[in-house]
Amino acid sequence: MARRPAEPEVIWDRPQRATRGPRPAYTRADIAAAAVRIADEGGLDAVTMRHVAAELGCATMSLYNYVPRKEDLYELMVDLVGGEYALPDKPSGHWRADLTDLARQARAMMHRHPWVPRLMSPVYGFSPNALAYLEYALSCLDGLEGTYGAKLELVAMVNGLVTAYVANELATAERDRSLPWPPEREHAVRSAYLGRALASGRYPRLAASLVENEGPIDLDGAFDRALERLLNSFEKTLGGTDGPGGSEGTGGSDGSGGSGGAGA
Amino acid sequence: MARRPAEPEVIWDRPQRATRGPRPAYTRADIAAAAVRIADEGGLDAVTMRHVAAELGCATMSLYNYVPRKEDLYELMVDLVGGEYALPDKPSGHWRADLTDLARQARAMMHRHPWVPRLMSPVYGFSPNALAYLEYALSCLDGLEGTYGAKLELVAMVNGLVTAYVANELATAERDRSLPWPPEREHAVRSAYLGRALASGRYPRLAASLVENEGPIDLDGAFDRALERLLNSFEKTLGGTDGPGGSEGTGGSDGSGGSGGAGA
DNA sequence: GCGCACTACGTACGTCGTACGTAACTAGGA
DNA sequence: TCCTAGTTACGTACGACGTACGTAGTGCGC
Repeated sequence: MARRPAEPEVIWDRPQRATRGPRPAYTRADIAAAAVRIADEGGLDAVTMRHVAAELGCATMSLYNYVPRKEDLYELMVDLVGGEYALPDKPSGHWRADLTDLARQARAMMHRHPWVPRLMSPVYGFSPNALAYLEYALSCLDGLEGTYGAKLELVAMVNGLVTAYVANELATAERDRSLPWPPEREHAVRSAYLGRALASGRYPRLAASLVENEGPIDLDGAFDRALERLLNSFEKTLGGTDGPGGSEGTGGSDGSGGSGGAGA
Repeated sequence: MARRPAEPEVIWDRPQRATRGPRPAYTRADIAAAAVRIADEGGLDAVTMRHVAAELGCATMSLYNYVPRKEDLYELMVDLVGGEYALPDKPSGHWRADLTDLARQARAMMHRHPWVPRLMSPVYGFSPNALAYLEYALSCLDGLEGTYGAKLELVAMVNGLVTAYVANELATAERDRSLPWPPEREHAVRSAYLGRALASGRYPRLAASLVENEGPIDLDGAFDRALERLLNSFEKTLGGTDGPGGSEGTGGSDGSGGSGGAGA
């Protein structure tokens, strides 16, 4: 396509291949994959136009033939990992199990791609793979009462829960990779500060709760508990009993980030 | 303090005033306030060392006498708005009402300072004002059964809910401020794309739920519903009946971002 | 087979965070 | 009392960043 003027454009509306001119050297998927590789390896801040171009083996400015702005590159990345979900052809009929599986897939995907929570937002929530994800999630609730709006609200809440939890789980690890000194030094300094603050006696309850959590925190357990509680809270509103099983999910295999949330 | 070597340091451990040398021209609060003003006005990306310095009326590099790294400036900002919470001396004794009020304050604060969700993370979760917030939130649950760990889990979940919801509420508005073209153009293009995608018939349920939500979405209502559901889901686990009132909160006045989450 | 739309790439500009050198200032120890 | 060491203030400079723009080469549609 010609030189981009200052015109808004949705990346998904651009044709992948123009009718005229030389054969493009890369596909959109190539570029997204390169960016994802870089982000996985070096964090989101390592995703620069120059780096991605180098990873692909082309000149920096050539990227702008495929991606008008860096924002669009982010959009490609989110959509690409959104394709990692293993969406069954049909829901199992047990909505709790299906949503639990989706949530665990999403969490696993974000652990594989720790930069995803930073990009998650309704802004990127309608990419092709995100649309497929949302439609499937809604289809899991097909037998239930309630409006589609209410169902979408549930899906949005599950997505929000996943994003919030994983963002918390990853926060310090993600910070560590951009420190000018070794992470252990940072941890030592910060926990020394926290220890001194708690020792002041002004925060007895907080001190108690942190001492209780001594030892490795059971992040998986906390996540599953939170998710189960959330689904419980919808059980009455939406009616339906999910068939036999209660709250057991199918175990997270692979997945990626649809964002959800009503954006109209 | 002397030229900073590559040494980790928690900003809260630095003395505000050195024992020797000229009287500093600004306080840490001055600087944080200037940065917050800029972020409120022009978005988080407008917070650059040069801008903040200009706002204060000093040279760029002078800021580094107060703030060793830009990250620390962010930490100051989060703590400052964290001081906007109106924390009563004592909880009312109705934990649901108290937590509802806290959540609404947090939401209101984030709407006043739309950049806060982007900075929210356990990394900044132990600034002085965040500690006070967490301790107060835990004290609201004093009468209830359950370990402090479980209570902290509730507080973390409420914070996560607030952050996730407000981030969604603000996402498109925050994106709009950094577009190279008018937001209306962007909206037009994106909703044209979405309309075409939905008209394809491949996403019937999603299409139905978005049509249902035609007209102005009741964000306040959705938030309150989600919050109420979340608190409901803890009612059995933690026992206790909250006294007379059910789920009515006190209305949000002012508040700021403690982050919560166990970080030991 | 000619022309035009497209790809490719280098150069260049304005921005960012911040390392570093230098000058002015102030409190503690002599 | 004065000296000096530690601190504040500020300018310059460097290597990143996103990306506007010019130019050269390529291959489809007429």
